[in-house]
Amino acid sequence: MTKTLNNLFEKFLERKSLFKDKSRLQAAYHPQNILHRNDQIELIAKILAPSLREEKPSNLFIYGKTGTGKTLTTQYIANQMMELSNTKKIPLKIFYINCKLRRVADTEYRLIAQLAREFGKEIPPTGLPTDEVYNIFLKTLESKKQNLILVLDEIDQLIHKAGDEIIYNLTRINSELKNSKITILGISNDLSFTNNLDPRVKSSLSEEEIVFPPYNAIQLQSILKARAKESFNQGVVQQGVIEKCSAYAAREHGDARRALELLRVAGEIAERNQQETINITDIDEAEEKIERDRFIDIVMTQPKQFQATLYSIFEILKKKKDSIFTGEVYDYYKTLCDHVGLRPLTQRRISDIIGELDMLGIINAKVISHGRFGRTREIKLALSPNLKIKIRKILEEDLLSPN
DNA sequence: GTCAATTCACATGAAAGAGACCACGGTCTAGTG
DNA sequence: CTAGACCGTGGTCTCTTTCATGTGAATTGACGA
Repeated sequence: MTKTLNNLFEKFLERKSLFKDKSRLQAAYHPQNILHRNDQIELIAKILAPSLREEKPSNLFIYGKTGTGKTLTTQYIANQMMELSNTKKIPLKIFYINCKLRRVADTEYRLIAQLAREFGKEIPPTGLPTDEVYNIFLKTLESKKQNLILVLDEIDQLIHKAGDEIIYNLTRINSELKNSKITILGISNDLSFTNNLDPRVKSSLSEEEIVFPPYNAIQLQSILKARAKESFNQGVVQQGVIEKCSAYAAREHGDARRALELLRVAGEIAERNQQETINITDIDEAEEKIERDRFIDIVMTQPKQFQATLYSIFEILKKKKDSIFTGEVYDYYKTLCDHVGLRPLTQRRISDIIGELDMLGIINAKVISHGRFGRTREIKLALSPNLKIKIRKILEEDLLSPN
């Protein structure tokens, strides 16, 4: 047993890797120069430049689909500005905060606490009143006499969960500060969320607006080529591979992150199969694997109640070919809870859970009206048959196991 | 046949509760000098 | 006298329940042609 394992490792080491530097294809990597974003970089730089002269720049709102380089570009500019301000001793700070990260900055308290922490203050994760944290933050900011640019990535998530008063409060802070100013740079991939915003908040948030258009297939190709050159050994990537990756990603609103992931996973698959090169067919496999891993990961990390709901949907769909409705799911769910010793939730909650499963893309739930026979959600499964079997198995195991 | 009213089966919203986690300040207790 | 243990109070946060209101079209039934 150990012998074969040793053998395997040795073989692995002997083999030459396809990768020169895999990290260059990973999401965390920040390239030296950003392709096809010169206009946006220039625009943002112009808008933020006054802060280097210790004036307050306009608030800025950046919008663009996922994988269009919003975050990358702003971080790039922020780094440049920080470098400059460090060498020239300009009192400027730029905080980058991702509002989507759960348990980091997705509520008002946590956002302000995070800001105070960036200034080196110890703030407990809970226990203090929000006002108090505000005061701590304000005091330190005021004492440092600094201009602050606050980059709020995925700001739509924050506002969705915590309401728009936060932005209002943050902008209002400026009138209370004598020595410092706060500028908000909001990043979002969902433009429609501004529609339900308080008009005052909306206008103050988007004093300036920049849109990041999706990359087209040609642009994606040049991005991929540049990265592939850095990350793979020469001659590894076969003709047509890059083109296919970009075509796939361009089809999905020009998501560069996805294109890079596709290429990386294709590389990993090729390596595991002990191939010398990456073939076009590896990309199809990569696409499937990414999708599969994503769903399995989602399903496994869901709470029991979600799993029970999903399992109910599976079971009913097994008997009934076509679509099913909320009421049926709830009935089945209740008996299932009895079976596995779970405390059943109310229908109200299950309705929400079905909505969330829809958001996750595991099911398709469309609200339809049956006229006289009421209004309900029409539920369909959004998984390939192969994946369906796999996920069913996972659910079965998870539901029957204790805790 | 037409048209408005009715009706169903939930969807959707708002508010409030439960329970976990935590900080802070006050009080009690045991150990120390 | 003092450090540490141990409350009680008040705070946030997530998940959930409770109560209330909304909704789209099939059905119904009155009405007139």
